[in-house]
Amino acid sequence: MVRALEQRLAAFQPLTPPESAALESLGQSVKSAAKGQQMLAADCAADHTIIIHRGWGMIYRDLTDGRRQIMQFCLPGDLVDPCSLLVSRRDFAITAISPITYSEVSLDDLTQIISEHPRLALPLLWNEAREIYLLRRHLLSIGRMNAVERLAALFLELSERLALAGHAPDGSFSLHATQQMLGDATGLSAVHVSRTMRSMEDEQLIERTGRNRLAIDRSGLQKLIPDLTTVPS
Amino acid sequence: MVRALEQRLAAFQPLTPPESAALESLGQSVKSAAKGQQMLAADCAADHTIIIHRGWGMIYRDLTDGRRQIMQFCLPGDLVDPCSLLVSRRDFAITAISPITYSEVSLDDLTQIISEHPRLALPLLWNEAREIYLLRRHLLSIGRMNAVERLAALFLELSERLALAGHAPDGSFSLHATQQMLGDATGLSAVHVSRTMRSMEDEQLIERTGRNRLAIDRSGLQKLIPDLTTVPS
DNA sequence: CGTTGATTTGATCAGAGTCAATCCCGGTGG
DNA sequence: CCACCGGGATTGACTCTGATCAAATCAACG
Repeated sequence: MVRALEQRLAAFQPLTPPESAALESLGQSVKSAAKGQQMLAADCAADHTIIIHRGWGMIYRDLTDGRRQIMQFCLPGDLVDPCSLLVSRRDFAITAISPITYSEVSLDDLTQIISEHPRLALPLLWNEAREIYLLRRHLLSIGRMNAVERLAALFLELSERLALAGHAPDGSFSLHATQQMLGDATGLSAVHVSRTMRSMEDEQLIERTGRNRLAIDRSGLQKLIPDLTTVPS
Repeated sequence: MVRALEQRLAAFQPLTPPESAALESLGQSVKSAAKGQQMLAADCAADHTIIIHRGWGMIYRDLTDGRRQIMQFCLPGDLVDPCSLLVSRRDFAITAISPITYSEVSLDDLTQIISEHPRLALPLLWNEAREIYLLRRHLLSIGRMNAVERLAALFLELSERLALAGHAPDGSFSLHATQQMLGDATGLSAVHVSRTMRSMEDEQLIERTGRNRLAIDRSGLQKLIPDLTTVPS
């Protein structure tokens, strides 16, 4: 079930049935992981990456003194940085932050699929460009924005990406991340995330509607950070 | 003159003479830019990217209120994010921060060279993986490190990258970035960069030796940030 | 020399971190 | 059905890193 990924790549370039079938074959063996379970470990040989089918994961790096930086959240349809397979050691880890289903993809799988369907190379590279786009956007957010703006940028990003994957068409989605994780992603402390979200709620920019569901006021948040562009395609 | 880029790609995978020649052809027309001159503008069609031959550039994004985030410094031998050519609009700009020579590369140039020399695809993708590695490292630095650690990480990164390009074999290099730029890269104010560098100098971690030359104590800086890995190959 | 941009320094301020106590809520077991 | 448990969220009090503002110095260059 790589439907989500297919859909995303097709948005860049329509896929022929054989191409779709080839992509399908990447998602043959579906694995699942419980919340909190590590799917890829850091500092080990990078022989495969993953495709997310359902649920959320996080790409992060832990420091020995306990600090942690979340580089990005992985959402359904994400194919995680295939280029990283060309570097000997992986410098990040991936852990499920909700119950999740995913598939593992090796470099061989990818080279084979591209040699058989060369036209798939471009959409896959486009996927990579998108990942870099997200990293740069994240960098801008952490480097030059204050707490409210960082959270606004993150919520907007998640909402846009989920919408592109067919979830959260309105601005409402379930946020599978604790405030600690939001802090580790935005470079804030968990306490400050709590305070900031409270004040955002007071100003009607976001609303918590039961069981970790979050509803955001898209245009309100965008007004806070007018310079941010939207996630590609 | 794409010698620097060739050398880097060859480190990943030895190149045959025709492959080298093909790369050479990318660097046919050499352009030059003065310090401060913009080479690529933001928010316009992304129809080409650049290869740096000599000098330094910076990839950055300006906000309308004057804030600026430098995503990375471009050093000799860098081929800037070719994947970004697959996204319609460029969300970053590139400006020379020293006198610079470079070449422009279009998507057509790249697809042609790869179709003629398919074996070059992998080194080029590896180049992309390296760029992502640097972005993630930068993210970790800005998100979870304090001022000294951020500057230490930046100086080490620059020194390593220059060393790989054949410059700065000892820890000494000329730093073509003002303190304002160092601040815009690390998410600090220029004033705080000044203070922090002063204290690092007091502790013999760095030394300023005339005309924007910087000598760093590699092992001393690494001790500050033991978790950071070194730049790939 | 004078001009201009960069760096340095001091004084003050504020945003965010830390520590610790408390609260809330869903899940569990009696 | 209810008391208890535990992880996450909240709140308050206080601290501290780094931002801001402004003045002074420095250095290169015409």
